[in-house]
Amino acid sequence: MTGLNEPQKAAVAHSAGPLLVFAGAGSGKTRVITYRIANLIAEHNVAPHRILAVTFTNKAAGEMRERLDKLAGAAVTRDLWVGTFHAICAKLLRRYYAEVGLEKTFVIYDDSDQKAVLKRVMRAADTDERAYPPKQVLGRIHRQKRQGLGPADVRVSRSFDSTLVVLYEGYEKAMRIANAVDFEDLILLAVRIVENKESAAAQELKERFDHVMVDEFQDTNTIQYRLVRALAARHENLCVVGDDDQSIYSWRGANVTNIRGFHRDFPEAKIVKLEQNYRSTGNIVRSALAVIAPARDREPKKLWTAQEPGEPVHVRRLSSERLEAAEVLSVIQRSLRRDVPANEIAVFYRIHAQSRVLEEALRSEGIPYQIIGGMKFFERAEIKTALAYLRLIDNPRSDADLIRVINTPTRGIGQKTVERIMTTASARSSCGWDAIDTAVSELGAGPKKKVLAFQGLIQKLREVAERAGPHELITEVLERTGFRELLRRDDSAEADARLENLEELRGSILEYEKDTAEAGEEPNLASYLERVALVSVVDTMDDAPKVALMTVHAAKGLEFHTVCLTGMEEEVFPYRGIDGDSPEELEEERRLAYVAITRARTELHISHASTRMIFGQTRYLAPSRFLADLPPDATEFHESAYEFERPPPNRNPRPERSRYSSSSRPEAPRYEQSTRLAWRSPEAETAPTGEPSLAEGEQVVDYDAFDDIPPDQGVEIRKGSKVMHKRFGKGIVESVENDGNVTVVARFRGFGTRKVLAQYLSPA
DNA sequence: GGCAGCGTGATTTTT
DNA sequence: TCACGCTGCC
Repeated sequence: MTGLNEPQKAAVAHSAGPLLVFAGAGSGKTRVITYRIANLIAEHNVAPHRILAVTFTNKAAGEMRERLDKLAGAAVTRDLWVGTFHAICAKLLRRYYAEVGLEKTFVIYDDSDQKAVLKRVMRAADTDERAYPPKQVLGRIHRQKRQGLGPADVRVSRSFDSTLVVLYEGYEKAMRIANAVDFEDLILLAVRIVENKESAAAQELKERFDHVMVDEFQDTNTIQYRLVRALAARHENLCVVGDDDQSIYSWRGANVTNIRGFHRDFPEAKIVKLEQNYRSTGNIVRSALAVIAPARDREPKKLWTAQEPGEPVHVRRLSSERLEAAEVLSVIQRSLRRDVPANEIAVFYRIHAQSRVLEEALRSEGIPYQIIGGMKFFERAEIKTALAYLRLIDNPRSDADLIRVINTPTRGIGQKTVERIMTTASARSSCGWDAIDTAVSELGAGPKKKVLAFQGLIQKLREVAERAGPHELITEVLERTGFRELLRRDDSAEADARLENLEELRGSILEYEKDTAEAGEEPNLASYLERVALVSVVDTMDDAPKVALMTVHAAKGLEFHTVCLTGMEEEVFPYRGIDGDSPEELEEERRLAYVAITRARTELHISHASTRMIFGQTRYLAPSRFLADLPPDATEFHESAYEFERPPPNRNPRPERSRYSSSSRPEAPRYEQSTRLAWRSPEAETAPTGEPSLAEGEQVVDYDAFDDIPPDQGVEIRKGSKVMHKRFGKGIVESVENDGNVTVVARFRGFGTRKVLAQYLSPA
């Protein structure tokens, strides 16, 4: 236990009874967990296969296993149960499927599959999709599941009316017929098994684990917590690790009270707080603290660091998102010049839509990068189709897959025919596949022949699957179905890309086979499909020297030498949805900002653009309220891109930085301050617009790609500015006010003088 | 039955 | 801005 601080030691040494570890950002959490597991095995003779460790992503699971391999040896750690909630539950269900009415070959449906299922149910029930948008319906159903409520347990309320109950029932029925589960089912069904008092399986499961550990505990939801408690009930050796300040998934059901109220459920629990940050410089830690400090209801913690203050946190204001991208580019180039490896540099944004400009900027300079998340590989149409064949082969009951492939590539089986099959199926409460023989008798000779040919094709492929491994199977599938041929004949660039993607899919299968071989397991189709279904965004991140672009959510648990945090504007971060945001949501945005800041080890560059193109419209955006919370003496504010290129690095702080700080009226709402400060920028009116002065040897960023937008022009709103309003059209600003929100009085032709919110204006 | 074009609509964060 | 769905046409 050398090299651990006192609280870390305490957490590692604790070997019996409940334990709650509050692990501040960068406080060596993973280290503590791995040491603790190693310690249990080595010092307390706990058998590895009796330890369950739940992580947040597969990547985290893999890293934990790797570290443990080094600590205790692969032979020892091989039997450990390490994985995400979903992966662990899937594993349990592959074993106890019969307990909950599944077949062993059940498939996991992703969002689009689920939506397809629900839409069919809705159409059958004649439900108006406008009154009940499928996406929302699905969301509500999931919420019920996360509370552990099946269709029969739901209490009808305003947010869940009787129509929804009917749809929930139909959805569940369809999923079971298809022998399919959704993500929530994985957890819910596992809970059902463990909580079933009569079943032998439950007894077995409760006995199974001597120790249960949960990482990122602040992001567990109600049903996950229930599962963990049930699994740990017998031995009560439950160790949960997390940080309520980093709870950023409440929108998908995460319940912070799990961690904040842990002590109520386990009064005898030992509580350890890890508060020393080993990751970041002093300035970064102080900035993070300053941003999280105003949060309500947080468990008191004092994150500190022994490290030097380091470079100040840079905050830059740019006039547009394109200039922001150019700025990010120059920061990255500077870091690269200083030999920071590209994979130690990350660019964060609040929403994926922001990635595009950044990506273009990086590409224009040939900087290697990878985007984490966004449109995922496995969601591409050709990949989904190929996988659908595999899934149908493995699980013929999977209706969503049957419908997807029955006429892809086109084999003359039209919608009418498919409908016929599916109505026959639902009349008999069976799946489409089983209904084919009956349905076919009602079809004309032509369609009948085609459907039977398809049936024969799948049967043949099923025979292949029985004797061949997954990679052979995919080759056969692509050939025999004519899918590859279809793409080959099409000589468009698109088709080429699709063929390449299919090759990549084959590559992923080969990789899977290699992995299983290394783990000493048999590769099989079902486990490959499961793995594909449960990959998380960060799992796809590769270690190559590439700059990483990702959302802040995806960044949780990661760290980088240099971090560029972009889009720090009101509306964007904190993100404002359609119906404004509740205080709770705002709190979560604050925690999200805290997560973002604490990812940086050495350099943190925050930027905000005063205009940004959002959904095809250029809008004025005020700086994020979170910027006003940054400690003035740990941060350095830059007005424009050119400033940054000006040496020396440690010149005196510029006086105008106080514009951002909340010094004048501490009791005033921060939002008001930060917006007012930004919008009444005195410099803006007097700012020199000439060429920036450069010191010798200083490189100017290449703005070629951006030269249609001159820097620092047409950005400020002030008297005389020409603006555009969606309804009123062109107008001239008469005055700008700030009473919480920035409002503008402007004269519009045909509408006269109107007072409007600045956020609804764009430059004209 | 299939395709192309158009218009519409909406547009976080993800296992 | 873009993705999707619908409609109308071949």
